[in-house]
Amino acid sequence: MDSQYDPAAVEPQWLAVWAGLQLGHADAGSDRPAFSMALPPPNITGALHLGHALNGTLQDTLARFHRMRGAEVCWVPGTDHAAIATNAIIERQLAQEGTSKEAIGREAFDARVARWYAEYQGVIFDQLRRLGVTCDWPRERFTLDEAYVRVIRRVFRDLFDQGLIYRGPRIVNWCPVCHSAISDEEVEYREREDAFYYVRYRFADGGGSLEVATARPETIPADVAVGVPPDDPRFRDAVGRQVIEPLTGRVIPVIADPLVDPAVGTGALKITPGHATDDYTIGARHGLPVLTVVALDGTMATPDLPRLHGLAVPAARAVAATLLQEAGALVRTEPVVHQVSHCDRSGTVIEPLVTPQWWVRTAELAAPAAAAVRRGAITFHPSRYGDEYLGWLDQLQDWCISRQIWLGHRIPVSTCANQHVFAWIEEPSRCPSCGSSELTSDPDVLDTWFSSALWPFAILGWPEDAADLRRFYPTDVVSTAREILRLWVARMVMMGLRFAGDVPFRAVLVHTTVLRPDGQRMSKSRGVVVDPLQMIDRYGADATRAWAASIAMSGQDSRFDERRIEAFRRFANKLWNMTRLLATRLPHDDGGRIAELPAPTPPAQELADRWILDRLAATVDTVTAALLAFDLTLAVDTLYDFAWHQLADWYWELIKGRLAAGDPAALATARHALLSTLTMLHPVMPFVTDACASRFAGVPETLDLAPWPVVDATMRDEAARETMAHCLEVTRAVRGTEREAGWRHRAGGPRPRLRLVAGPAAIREAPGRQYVAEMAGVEWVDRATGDGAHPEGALRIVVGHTELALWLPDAERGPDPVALGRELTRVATYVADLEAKLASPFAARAPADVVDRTRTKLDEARRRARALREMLGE
RNA sequence: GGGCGAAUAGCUCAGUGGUAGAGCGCCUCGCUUACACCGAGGAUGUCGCAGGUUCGAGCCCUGCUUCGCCCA
Repeated sequence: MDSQYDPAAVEPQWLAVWAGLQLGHADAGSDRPAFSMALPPPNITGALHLGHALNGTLQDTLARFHRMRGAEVCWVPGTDHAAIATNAIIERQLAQEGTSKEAIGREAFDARVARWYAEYQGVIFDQLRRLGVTCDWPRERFTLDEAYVRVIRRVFRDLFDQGLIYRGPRIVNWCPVCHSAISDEEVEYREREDAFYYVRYRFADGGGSLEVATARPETIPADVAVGVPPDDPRFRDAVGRQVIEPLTGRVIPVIADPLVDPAVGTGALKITPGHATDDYTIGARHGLPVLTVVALDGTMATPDLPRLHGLAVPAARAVAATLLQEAGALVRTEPVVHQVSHCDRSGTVIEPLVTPQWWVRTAELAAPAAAAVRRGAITFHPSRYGDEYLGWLDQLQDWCISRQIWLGHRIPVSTCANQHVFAWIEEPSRCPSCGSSELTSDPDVLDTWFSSALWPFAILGWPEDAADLRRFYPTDVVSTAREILRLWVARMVMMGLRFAGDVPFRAVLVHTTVLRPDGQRMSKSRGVVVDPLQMIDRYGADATRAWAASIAMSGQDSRFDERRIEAFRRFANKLWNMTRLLATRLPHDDGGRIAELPAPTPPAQELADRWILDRLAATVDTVTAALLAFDLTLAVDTLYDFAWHQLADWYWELIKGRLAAGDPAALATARHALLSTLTMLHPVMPFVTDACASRFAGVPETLDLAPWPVVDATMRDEAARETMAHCLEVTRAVRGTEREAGWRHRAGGPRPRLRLVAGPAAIREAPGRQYVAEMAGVEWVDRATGDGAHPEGALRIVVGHTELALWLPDAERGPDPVALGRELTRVATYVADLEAKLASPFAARAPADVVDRTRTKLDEARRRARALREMLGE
């Protein structure tokens, strides 16, 4: 074994082993309990980023953990065609080449798309593989696969036939660049500084005018009313009268509606149902017409106003202001900062437009989806996201599912010559109602989230009565990012309940979002994404995974800090070298592997063994419970601490002598403790743990096939824990005192002498006495009677009830008075605090054990203070 | 405007009622035959601010400040 762990040399070999063993393969026919997950299908819009790596790690950790606990784990991978995003990418490419999709035609466009998918699907899966995830690759799905298309059409047809899908003109979020409607959830509000135009609308009957504030004067020709708040004294006389729209001179009514905010602008709002969402609502309420002056391409369609006609909206706004000024209707403008809706794909300002679209009636779907969470059929982690989900379902609007782009699933609807409209699974050649063969199919495609919503049951074989579906649905966990809770998670629940007859998953994990080191969000457009492969190349897949796991379920954000990945690279190296130590001490079999030894059978004889087995048992307990509760942070922290700060720092040192002497108990215990640790770390750090464990005989080909450690009650040993804890504390105190006195250990040099003045059996007797001598590098100089006499000229050490005298070989070496004084101040303050506490109502009111503990602490602190004073000669 | 989250060591973060922890960084030492991707020791915190509950608050409650996210 090399003295350093080299991830790059080790990882490919284990990827091959796992692939050969088909670790990810799920057998629907096995009789093990099922554990299943659907990988949130990444969009094929490019390579994966750290967030994907984090999510992959989180799921793979759970998959491996449950497999080791005996579950039949089914984890289905796949990708999403991400219609709008990919469409935009391809169109942008075409534009850069000086052409367009219209110029090259459908067929060539489709070919470009297919080429894109083929390339990036490969990239994405390669990235996930390098991370070591154990998906069931042969079950891989793509949302454009033929079978998937049939599922989508089946769901669409059922919803259509049940009257839950309808087509109709409504106001939608129109993106002039994508040239498509987008759903409410794809709109992003950004703060913008614009002008607020105060415009005068004269009353048609001649008596005065109303002042209206608007950020969109160019849409004035589409005004159909002026709205004011109901019962507002400022406008009481205006309601019911008519005003003249100042650009084209049309006469429109003044209406009162509660949606008008009295605090915005003048309190009066121009009502433009064709170009504003709220106005559309108000217009519908008052039976007002819808006028349109902005076309689908974002330019003005106002033949009656030639100076505006054909202009893009921003330009038209300035011209409209000029026109108003010329008409004497512009009172003033003032700057305003407001939230403006943008398309989250293209970044364009959304143009609310009334167009015919397909809609899902959500009320009937949302109610059961909310009920499922309320009755606990689905739990959210962290739980607050459940509230967010419920709040959203509560005020859910109908869902616009049609998109006016080329890429995606066609809306499976045709209309015949006799205007029969019907949905289909296989596109028919005749109308099922009248037999007409003159059919027109719908030109739109489906919202990508419509297909994503079906993911958990579509990938398991629905609508057939598939074995996978029966065995692995509902899935156990979906792990996802915060921002697609609505877009994806809620819709999966709605669809799953409706079509698969049960919730799609029992738990929703919302993982941390990785931020840039400066706290900004990572964004591809700003070119600051970190490539997970770069981290894997630099630190190894295990370090990358351990970092991801350690933050995955912590706060809502986490700043990216490469130093934390680096720390786990060191940890991998530590594991490697712990294995190396045993490899050089333990006997080997013929194949050069560390020979098999029976696991230690508690109770062990040696204190150190009893202690480490106790610590191991506690670790197994904590880690198992943490992983079952999705607390990866605690699991990783606990294992890190145990492996490094208990096993390596203390136990390995304690038993070095016994290992060299071939002590069977030490060999067996060390082997057992290390293998147990590697086993528990395997779900998080699969490569290095397998690389280490494979050095041992009697271990499965991969730890993934090893059983998860279980706690044996006989391993718990409170006495050993307390005794060892005291020995370690004494050791640390002796080392600390030596250093503070300025004394240094030298190889082969003289050793300090230590005399026990007073102390408990733990330190008075073997083996505690020997442990301290070895670990602190000192020699005892008495018979350990602890007669309580304080020798002159020695350094005094007080730890709990143990008092020691220490002589350093260099007689000149005395205590450092500065350090002692500092320590004395600290201890004296502590003593005073405890005395005050015990003199307060605390003594009477606090639980007896807490008071007792405090008295003990005070007693110990006083001893320490006395020792310090004596050394200072006070 | 409403909701949610965060504020703890120089930095990145753990810590859900009983003398504050980790990793990195910093300072002193040590190439002691597993590991210098190491080991030993050390310094560093009015736990955002102000009240309250409690014998006792980083932790629970209220208000405030700053930052971030979501929604309107």
